[in-house]
Amino acid sequence: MADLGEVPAKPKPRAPRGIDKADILSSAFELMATEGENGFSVRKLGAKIGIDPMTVLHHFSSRDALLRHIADRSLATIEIGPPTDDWKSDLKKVARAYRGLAHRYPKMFHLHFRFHSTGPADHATSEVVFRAMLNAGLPDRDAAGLALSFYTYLIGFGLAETEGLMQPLGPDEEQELRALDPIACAATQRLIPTFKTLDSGAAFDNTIEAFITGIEARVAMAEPQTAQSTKPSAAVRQIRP
Amino acid sequence: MADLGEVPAKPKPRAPRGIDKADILSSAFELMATEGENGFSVRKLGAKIGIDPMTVLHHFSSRDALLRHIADRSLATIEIGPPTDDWKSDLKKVARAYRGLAHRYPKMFHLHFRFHSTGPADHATSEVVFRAMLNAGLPDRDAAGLALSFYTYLIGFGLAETEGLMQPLGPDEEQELRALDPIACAATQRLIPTFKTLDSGAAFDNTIEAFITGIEARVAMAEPQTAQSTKPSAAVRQIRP
DNA sequence: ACCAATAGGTCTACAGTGTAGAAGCGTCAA
DNA sequence: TTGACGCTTCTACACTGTAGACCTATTGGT
Repeated sequence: MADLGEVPAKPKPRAPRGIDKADILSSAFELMATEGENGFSVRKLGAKIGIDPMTVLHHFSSRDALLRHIADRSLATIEIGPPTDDWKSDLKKVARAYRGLAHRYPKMFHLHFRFHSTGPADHATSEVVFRAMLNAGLPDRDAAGLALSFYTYLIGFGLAETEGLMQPLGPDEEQELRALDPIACAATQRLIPTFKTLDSGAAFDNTIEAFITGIEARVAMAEPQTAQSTKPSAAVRQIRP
Repeated sequence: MADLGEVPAKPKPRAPRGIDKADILSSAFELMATEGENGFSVRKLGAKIGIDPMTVLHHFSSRDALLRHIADRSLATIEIGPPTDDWKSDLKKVARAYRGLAHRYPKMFHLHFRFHSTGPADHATSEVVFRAMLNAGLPDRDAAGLALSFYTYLIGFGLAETEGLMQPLGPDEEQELRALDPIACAATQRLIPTFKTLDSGAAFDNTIEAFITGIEARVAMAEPQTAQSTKPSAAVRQIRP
């Protein structure tokens, strides 16, 4: 019964012609969202949607290219409005959006580090940040660097949260900290109770707040002649003179 | 000539007993530093030092455990002194150290996101940050959160630099930006020349500076009764009351 | 001196992975 | 009808991490 090997092994009813990139991408996105990168493989994906793995690679030239598209798609889910005159709230808006993105898709957020500048959604978001920095009154040089640095923080924080670096202290880690030299690591041990109830959202907000304050101070320092704050609408109009 | 198969295929002169974990780790570190994670495998490592791949796994229980040790070792190369009374320069010192680490070992810096709190070197460093935050005059709650957030930024920025996110704009990317809608992405396009000569070091320094200024402002806000800056030495003594 | 235990090193094998290259098949244009 | 082309599948290759059995040199106990 085991060896009636003649059977052509059922030629696997060829998938209907209409398999579209979009369908594959959707399934891939779903698989990635639930399984994470380690649990993701083109073979699993093929099995999930009932097509040959190589079909996937025919539409997306490589696994990496597919991951890039997945990152794209996740970025497209963030919806921040157009830039406003209020650069501070614009920065906060973008910050919230990125943190939300990390929480929504924790298993794939790290892709934004690997594939930077993935597509149009990216540009729409970064435009808001760039404009905010210019509107704050920073010279181009500083604006560009601080904007990218701001981005870096957003992605880094999101990654830290999703990778567990920002989680409240667990019992094992507490043990480890308590075992440290109480003199050399006095501050560490003093903060143990605080780590146990760490509010990462507050940490995030406070950091953004501090950063914004720092930028304000920098601008004020650079323009000592005008004690008053610069008028943001003027700065907006100043773009592309 | 091809088929004198009787030969016992030379039983591969068993490696001397003295293969130590430290030697394996050193080679692993080297391999990781030069090849990066993608080019790293226990089989390659085994081949490199002339031992069976499984010997590696006998000393380090898994590939991941080995990577953790590698991360440990790289962290151990940062050498910041003990905390001082000057919390601002302490923070800058740690920041410099981490950026230096990223530059020194760009192919393995990302491990610090995967394996947080890898060992004693880690604690020595974070103690400096925690103490700095407390010395700044922040309440424990804020100090803990802002310290971790600060860390997050350091690792995130290092990763961004090593992954190319902070590189000066290349010709292809410039093309992509120039193709954008000049009205919707006015700020982006205005900053193009600046991106081409981006000074990531300045961006880093400026961000740290802004962050520190923001923390100062926060502390000053919380203690409006004393217009003068708090005496740091008092704050240091205040630890562990 | 012997024997047994043990720890270090190796071998084999298994279940995966990404993907190149060829082959099969359906549809459309000439 | 013929040809071409494009989507799908098959097969195969070179890898990967690692479990489990095996082999052997050293060590400790008697």
